[in-house]
Amino acid sequence: MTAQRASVKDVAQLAGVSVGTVSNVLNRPESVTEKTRVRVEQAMAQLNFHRNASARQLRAGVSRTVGVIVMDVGNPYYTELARGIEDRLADDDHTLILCSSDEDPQREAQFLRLLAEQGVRGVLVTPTASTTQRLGDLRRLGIPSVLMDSHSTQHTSVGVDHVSGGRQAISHLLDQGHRRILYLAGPTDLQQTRHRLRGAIEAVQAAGLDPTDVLRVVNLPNLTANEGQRGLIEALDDPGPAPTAVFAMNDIVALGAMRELRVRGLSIPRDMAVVGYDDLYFAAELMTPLSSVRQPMRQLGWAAADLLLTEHPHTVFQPELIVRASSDFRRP
Amino acid sequence: MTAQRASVKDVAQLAGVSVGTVSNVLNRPESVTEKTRVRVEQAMAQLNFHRNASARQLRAGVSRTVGVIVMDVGNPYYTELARGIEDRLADDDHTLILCSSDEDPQREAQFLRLLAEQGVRGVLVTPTASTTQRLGDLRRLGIPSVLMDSHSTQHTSVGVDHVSGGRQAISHLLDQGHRRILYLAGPTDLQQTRHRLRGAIEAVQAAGLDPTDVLRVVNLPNLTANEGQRGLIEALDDPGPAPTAVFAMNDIVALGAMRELRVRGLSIPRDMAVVGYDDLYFAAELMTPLSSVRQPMRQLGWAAADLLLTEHPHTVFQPELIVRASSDFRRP
DNA sequence: ATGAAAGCGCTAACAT
DNA sequence: ATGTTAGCGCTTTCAT
Repeated sequence: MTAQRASVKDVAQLAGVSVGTVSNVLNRPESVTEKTRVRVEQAMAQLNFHRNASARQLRAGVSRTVGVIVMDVGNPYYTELARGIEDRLADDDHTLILCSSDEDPQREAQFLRLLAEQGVRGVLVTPTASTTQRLGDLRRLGIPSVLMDSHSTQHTSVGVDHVSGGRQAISHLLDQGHRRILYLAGPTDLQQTRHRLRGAIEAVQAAGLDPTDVLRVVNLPNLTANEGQRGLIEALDDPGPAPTAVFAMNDIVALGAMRELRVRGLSIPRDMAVVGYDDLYFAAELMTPLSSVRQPMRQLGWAAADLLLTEHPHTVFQPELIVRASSDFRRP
Repeated sequence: MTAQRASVKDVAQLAGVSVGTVSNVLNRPESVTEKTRVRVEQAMAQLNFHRNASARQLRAGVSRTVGVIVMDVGNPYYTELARGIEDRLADDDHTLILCSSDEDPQREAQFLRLLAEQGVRGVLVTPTASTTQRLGDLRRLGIPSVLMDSHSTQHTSVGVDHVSGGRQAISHLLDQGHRRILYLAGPTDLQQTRHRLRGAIEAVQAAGLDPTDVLRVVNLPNLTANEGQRGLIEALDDPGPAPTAVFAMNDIVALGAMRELRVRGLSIPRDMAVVGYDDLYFAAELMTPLSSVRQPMRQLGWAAADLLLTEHPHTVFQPELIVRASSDFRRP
C-alpha cells in the first residue's frame, strides 16, 4: 500500500515501451505515434507518475525555478512585487522560491548560497548593501541575477526613480509651507535611502532654501512601525525647533510615526504633516488618510522576471505622489 | 573566464584525494584526518564550490525543502504564518517554497504537482475546498502534508478554533445590543466560513434568540477589500431592515466594508458596528480602530512545521477577540 | 583513513 | 518511430 514514486522505467514497463519513448512523450510528443503516446499517457495516469525534477535538472543542467529575495515578505509592497514576478514566470512555465532577507545581510547570504545549491535559473533581489559583491560570486557560477528596485552599472537591474520620489514628496511639503522636515530614512547603505535624500535636497535647493536648515535625517536600522515610532520620538525629544512635517521611508514606518503623533495628541496634518512611501492598500483608510509616493511594484516585478528570461532591457519606472489628508494643509 | 560550477570531482582533483573523501568532508567530517580535511576545504574555497542540491537529493531520495501553499501571500496574515514555519524549518536546516493559491483550486493543484515533482520533504497547506482529495495523491507518493488553519480527521492538521472565534465575535455584538448582524463570509466550502457561522449561531442561541432572525450571511467569492465593499452594498441595498453590525471574514474584507460605510456617511460604530478577523498590524490604526479576532499565526506556522518534522501532535490554538472603537458602542 | 565504483531518474545522442 | 545507453553530481557501500 506504500506505493512509492513511479519512475520513467516503471511507466515504460507498464506501457511496453522503452524509457526513451517515455521521455519523448514527455519532451517531444510530436515525435511519437498517436497510439503509443496515448498508451504511455495512460500508464502515467495509472501509476500517478510525476517526473523527478532533481533528476531532470541534474541531467538538463538548467532548472525552471527562479530565486527571489525580498527585504521583507511581511510588507505588502514586496508581495505585490513577487506577484508581478510570478505573473511573468508563469508565462514561461517557471516557478519561484520566495525568500525574505529581513534586511539582514547574513540571511541574504545564506539564501544566496541555498539558491546556488538549488541551481536556480536566476536570482532576483531587492538588495541590501552588501549584496552586489555576492552576486559576483553567483555570476561566476553561471547564475544570472537582476537587482530590483535599485540601479547598478555593474549588474542588470530594474529600477524606480527614487530621486524623483524624494523630490516629489519634499516639493509637496515645501509647497505646503513646511520649512523644517524630518526624513525618517532607512539605513544609509540602502540605495533608496540615499537617492530619496538626494531628491529631497534637490527639491529644497530648487526652492532657494538651504538643505541643512530644512532637512533633518534620522536613519532607522529597520523599516518597521516600531522603529518609525521610535525615530519620531527621538526627533521630537531633541531640543531645538521641532519639525512640522515627516517624510517616511515607507508606509509602515509612517504608520508608526502617526501612532506616536496620536499618543502625543498632535494633530495630523495641522501640527505635523506626514508623507509615506509605497502607497500600500490601506494607506487611504488610516485614521488620517496617508499621502504616499506610489510605486508600480507589480510592473516592476514583471519587468525584472522578463529581463532575466529574455534580456529585454526595461526603462526606469516613475513613482507618483498621491496627496491625501495627512499632508493636505497649507501652513500659514 | 567563464568558470563553471565546480563539482566534487574538481575539488577532489585539486586536493589530491578521491571524491569519496570529499563527500566525507561534507557529510562526516569527523571521519577524516584534520590535515586532509583542511586541504579539501581549501580546495572548495578556491573553486567556490557549491554542492549540487539536485544530485544530492537524487541520490539521497529526500530533500530539505518544504512546500507551503497559502491562500493569499498578499495578506499579512499568511506571511506571518510563513514566518512561523520558516522559524521552525531553519532549526532543522530546511527551507521553504512559498506559493499563493489565491483561493483558486486550479492554481493549488498546479502547485501541488510542482511540489511533488520537486520532491519536497512535505507540504503545508491552508486548504481550499478541494484540497483534501489531492493530498491523498501526494501521500500515495510518500509526501506527507499538514493542513493549517483547518481541522481534519483524515489528515494531520494544526488548527485554530474558529467556532470559538465566531462565538466570541457575535457574543460581543449581541452584548452591545445588536439584533441584526451581517456576516460577510467567505465561500461556504471553506471550513473557516462554516465553523465561524456555527459559532455565531451558538452565540445567538445562547442569548435565547433565533439565529434566522439575527444573522444575515453574504458569501463572498474572494476575501478582498473590494469584495467586502460589494458585499456590504448588497446587504444595504436589500429591502427590509438593515443590519446594525457587520462581522467580516477578515480584516481586509472589513476594510472594504468600512470604506463603503464612509462613502455613505454612516458612522462607525453608532450606525454600524464592525468586527474583523486576524487582527492585522494596521487594525488599530484605521480610521476607526477595528475590533478583530486575533489568531496566533506565527505559533500556528511553527506548530505546523514542527508537526511535519517531528510528528509531535499540537493542540488547537485559541483565538481572542480584541475590542476597539469600531464595535465599542452599546446600542440603546 | 581513504579509494573505487555503483546507482539515484532522467535526457539526448546515437543506433536500429 | 522506437530502443539502447552514457552520464549529469552526489552519496554510500565495500575494499584496501
